[in-house]
Amino acid sequence: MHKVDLKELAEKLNLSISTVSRALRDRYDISTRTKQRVMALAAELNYQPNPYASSLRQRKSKTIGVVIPEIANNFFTLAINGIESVAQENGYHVLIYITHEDPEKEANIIRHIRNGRVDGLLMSVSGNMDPVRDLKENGLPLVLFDRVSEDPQIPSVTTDDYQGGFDATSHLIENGCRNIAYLAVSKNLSINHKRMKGYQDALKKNNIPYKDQLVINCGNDDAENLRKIETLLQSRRRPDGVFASVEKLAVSTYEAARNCGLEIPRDLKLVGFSNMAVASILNPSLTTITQPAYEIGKEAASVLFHILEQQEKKKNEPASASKVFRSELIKRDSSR
Amino acid sequence: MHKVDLKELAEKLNLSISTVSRALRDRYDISTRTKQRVMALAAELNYQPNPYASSLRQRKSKTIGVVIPEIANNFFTLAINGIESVAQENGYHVLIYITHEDPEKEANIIRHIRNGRVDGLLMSVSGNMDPVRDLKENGLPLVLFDRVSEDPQIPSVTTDDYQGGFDATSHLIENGCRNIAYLAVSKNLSINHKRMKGYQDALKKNNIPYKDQLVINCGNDDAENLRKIETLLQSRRRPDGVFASVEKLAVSTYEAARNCGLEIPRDLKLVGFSNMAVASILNPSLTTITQPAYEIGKEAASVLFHILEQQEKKKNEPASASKVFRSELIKRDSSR
DNA sequence: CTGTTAGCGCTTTCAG
DNA sequence: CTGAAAGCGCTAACAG
Repeated sequence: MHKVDLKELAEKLNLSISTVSRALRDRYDISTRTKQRVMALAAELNYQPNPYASSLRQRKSKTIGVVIPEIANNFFTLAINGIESVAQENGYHVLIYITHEDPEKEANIIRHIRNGRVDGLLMSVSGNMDPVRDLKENGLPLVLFDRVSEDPQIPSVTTDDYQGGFDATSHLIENGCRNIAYLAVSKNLSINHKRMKGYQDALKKNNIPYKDQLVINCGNDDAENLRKIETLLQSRRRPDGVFASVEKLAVSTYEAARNCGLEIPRDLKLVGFSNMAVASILNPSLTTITQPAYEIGKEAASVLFHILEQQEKKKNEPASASKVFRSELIKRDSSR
Repeated sequence: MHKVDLKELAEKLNLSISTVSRALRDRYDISTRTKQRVMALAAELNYQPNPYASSLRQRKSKTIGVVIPEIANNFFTLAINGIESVAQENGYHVLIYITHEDPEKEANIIRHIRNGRVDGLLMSVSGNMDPVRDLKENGLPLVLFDRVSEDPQIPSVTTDDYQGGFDATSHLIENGCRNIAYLAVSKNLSINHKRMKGYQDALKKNNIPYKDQLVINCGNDDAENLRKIETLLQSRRRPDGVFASVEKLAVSTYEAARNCGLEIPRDLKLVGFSNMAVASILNPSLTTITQPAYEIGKEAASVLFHILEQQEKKKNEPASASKVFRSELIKRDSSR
């Protein structure tokens, strides 16, 4: 099928290309009558501007990139939803990149994206921050969400991970737990530090000694994680409460408990970070710390678009605000 | 930060722009020595080609689009995962568009995408097929997945929805149900027709009369769906089995059952299409019809890239094969 | 209010 | 093996 371009419109209308171009973009210096004629023909011939030509010329792509560690995860899924809705409102397109928690892949993606393909980037970092900082220095507008840098230079949107960890642990303590395990995600993630600090402080506040053996460092290997948790649950001094720092570890704990013949919450209390909207429907005994994922996505995207606008106006204020959302403790087991 | 382009490389190397360009793309007609020099400097200066310039020139974008009705759904999430992995392998970028089940939004997206922004499109259709057919006629390579057209002209990748519906219903019958309800998604979707046909045929094969009252037409309004299901479960002749044609309806049935004081599977058996990997961990009583979502995504993307390759070679064979995957019945409640 | 002209950065003939 | 030149489709001075 044949593609219409400005040239064709111009010829058919006996106008110059630039007049047509301006008319289509509704510029002030074109007569109403001409605008109407141009618009009409454009609609009739179903003219669609070539995005690459205008991106090349204007040096902007009307596209943002989203880099996330995984997508089969309810937090990121909801966040993308929020991001996409804001992007659509602003007439932007969304490129998705998944790192599969692989720092090398992440670095690759970052390298390949420094070429103007996107006007801005939203990231939830899985690996090293160095390439990310490079990006930033490259001048690409960047907003981190969820998994952020400790570095205050880069605007970021998160939940209050410390508070979430504190709330989760406090909830277990209130329900009688005294021997609470913490299941950690990939050790050097900031979310892990903060959630763990919340855990530790809640223990301290309640005069419960912190024990190293109760912190289980989990990783990317789900089978391995499951084994570690089973070992924990089978040990002579098994915990009476578990705080899972991420969704999949909460699920694994469920599985491990069943494999060990334990029932939640009868034998073992569990609270975990999770954004499975349906989780508590499927299993009313679940208690979760739920992040406002959709809102976080929306907010992160909004911040990015704000930066892009600022930049448009050449107002070069760094604009490095960080926003923190409160996560919510959702209990369903209180009735039992 | 300053951006390096071919011109800069050329000047620094005392070569012409075109030589540099060819060297970088490892063309046969450039001396090894020159190639090395060029590559070295490019790496040193961290040269990244401008994708819009080359897209404009070559009339292809190395980008595919994915249009889906929603993303907070495990089927699509997993499918995207599969799509993205194949895309990355092929050096393609992935643009995501979410229609939120809104046919108007879908039509908009389709209109705005006819401009060369993507080299090909993967779609799971929520609305009318007409704009989709237009696209196809426009010459944009297109592969449908999951929600496809009845139209055999367009290559598509699906699960065997008929068989899934048949299996689900048969499973309920085998477990003693005689009064089985079917919860339908948006009436005019092909997946709905096929799943329902499987339901009807399974009933017929077992000499169970089909009853219109047992088919509940659900829509986009979750609260409304929940009410409809509750009404069903409270009616004098309430069903002893429910087949939910999509994930969210299965979840709603759970919720409705609880609200009505019914226990699954004691008072009511339930089978639903679902791709929640964790569902059966959270609730071992769940029985689901599970689609190989990740594989479907990969396959759909592979078919698309195949078409793109064919096209490259100017072999204009229409290549309209359709692939159908078998979905799997996963029972956990057999032990009870 | 409209047209002419000069690129954006890259690829690709066509000549040497 | 390398260079010069044209042009992808669009936008943005600059002139009138």
